[in-house]
Amino acid sequence: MIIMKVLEQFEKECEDAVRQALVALGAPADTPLVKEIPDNADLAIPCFMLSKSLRKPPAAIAQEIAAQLKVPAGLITGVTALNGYLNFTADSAAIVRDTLTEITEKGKDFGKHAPTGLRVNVEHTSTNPTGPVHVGRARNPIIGDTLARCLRMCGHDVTTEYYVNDVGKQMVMMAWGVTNVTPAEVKQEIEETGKEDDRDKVDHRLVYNYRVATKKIHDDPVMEEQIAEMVRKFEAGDQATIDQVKGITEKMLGGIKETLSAMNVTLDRYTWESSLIASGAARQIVERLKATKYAGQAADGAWFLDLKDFGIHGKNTNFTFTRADGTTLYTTRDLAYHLDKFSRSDRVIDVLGEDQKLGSQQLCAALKIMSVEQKPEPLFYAFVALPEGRMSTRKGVVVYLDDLIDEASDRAYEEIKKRRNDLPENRMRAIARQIGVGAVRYNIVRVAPSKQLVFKWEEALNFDGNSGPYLQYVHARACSMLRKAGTFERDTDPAKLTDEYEIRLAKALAGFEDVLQDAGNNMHVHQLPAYGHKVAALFNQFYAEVPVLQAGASRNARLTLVECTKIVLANVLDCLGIAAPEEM
RNA sequence: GGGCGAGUGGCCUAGUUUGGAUAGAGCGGCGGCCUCCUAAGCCGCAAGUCGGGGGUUCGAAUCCCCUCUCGCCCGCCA
Repeated sequence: MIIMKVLEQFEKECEDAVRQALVALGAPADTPLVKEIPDNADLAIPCFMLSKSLRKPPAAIAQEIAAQLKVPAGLITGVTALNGYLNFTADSAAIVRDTLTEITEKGKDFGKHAPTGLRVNVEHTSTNPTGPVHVGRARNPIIGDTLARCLRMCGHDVTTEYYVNDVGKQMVMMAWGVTNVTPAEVKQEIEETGKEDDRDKVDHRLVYNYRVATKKIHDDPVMEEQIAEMVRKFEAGDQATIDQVKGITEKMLGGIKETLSAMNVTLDRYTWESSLIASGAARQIVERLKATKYAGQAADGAWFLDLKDFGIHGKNTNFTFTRADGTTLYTTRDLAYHLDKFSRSDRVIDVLGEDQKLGSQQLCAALKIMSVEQKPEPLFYAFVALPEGRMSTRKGVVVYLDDLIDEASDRAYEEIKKRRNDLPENRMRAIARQIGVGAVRYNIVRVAPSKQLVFKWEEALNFDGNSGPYLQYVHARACSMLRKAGTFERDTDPAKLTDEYEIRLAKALAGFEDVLQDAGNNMHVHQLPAYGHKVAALFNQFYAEVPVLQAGASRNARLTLVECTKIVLANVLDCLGIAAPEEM
């Protein structure tokens, strides 16, 4: 059953009707028509742009077209002319019936598109494993994971992956710090910063070693030489050094994975940067680039690409792809990585911090130079800053995601305790966790990625209004009603759902698939929480105004509407990576 | 110096791609609503020169030009 088409069909009927009338009035049949969905009608068509060709005021045109139309016809139940607009009303009974029928038939597959066969790759998170994930970069896994979930609902074959940076001075320093920094130095670092992080988690413990190492290197020539030596060995393929770095990277990554998992984020695949060196893939990129006419070599031997013809602006349009000693650079290896992703994907999306804009542009230019047809689609997000400024792992100016999750869960626990005395302790804890994570994820994904955000505890821990817990609450409410109702016979008879609250709610439910397409295919992830909030708010209004369990003849129909709302909200929450608790 | 992004009530945000009716929400504030299905809720009130200035248009938050503020970037770092 293809029900969602009711709205589409209605639109088409309106358009056809207006076109016919226009021809009768002497306008060309291909006149472009603007369609809107306002509050006071189901579809509106403004007539202002017709005024030129018909040489009449818009209001008169609207009047004349309205007079020409034969209504009701099909799904159109009414048309009025107002202020130069044609306002159409749809057969709400058909919409209500078809929407509820489809939702009850499809259940959790409601809104899901048929398989498209399109292979979509979403790279996200990919944070350097030098410390715990902090809130400044937390947008990445949350946006990336939400996007991947939406794309799956759009019917695509989605692979998510994390590009693990285990190459370079930064990670060498990390490894050096773990083996050489003493407990006394760690203690001193804690005293100096005045902040102790006593969480027993590998990434939280080892980040002190990294911080001490980055501080020491400035005034310790011996250490500086040791690091340089390790980097040289690493670049030369010394297995012991490579394994040492890789071992530490794995440990840190383990901690990061734990955090992600707590946020309901899991990735399908991890690609290690060092593997692109080992496989020779990075080397091949170098050879391919060298052979192009844009390649050049500096006096000391470093190779670069001149990108001035590719929209790269600034002081220096050269993009260096090998060091003087011939070793590869980050972006060179990233090129190899992208070629690998292209070989197994039809669409490649990179969720990146806004500091990667130039790098991404250079990468695309280099791909073009190599005559690679495919291009990654970057999705940039601005960093979340603290009121006192940008977050920094090295400086210790951070709020860790683990701490945010814990704080949110603790607050949620207090809220539950206030209103429920019937639940066992472990149940309250479990629900609190779901609500805490829901609040955090929702709060971050609700804002368009390009907006710069300042992190504030009171906003991140918001459980009211436009928040994750608000949606969860409505879901729990609906579940509670259904529990109390017991078994009932589904009823999609629109004659029993004529209240304005019921019709508005049903129409909102019908819009889920469109929102999913926009959130997924157009990467407008932040539309999803907005939609969820709208549905939840409409449900709460319905709930406040319309009795359900005591509804007499309409009881089953209203329960069906409650069940459908529950299904849609559960689907929305699932796409947001937020649990849908049955009670709270 | 240059490139890219952001600027919408006290705070935060949607809408900008594809120009249309009185610019939607939320938080905070003020005032109502639990003898009824979860009050993490509902209803109402106050609060907006859509950063500023030009322009295009019947019509601009939306398009064009100029300008101001903030963020990010302009390593042979990753």
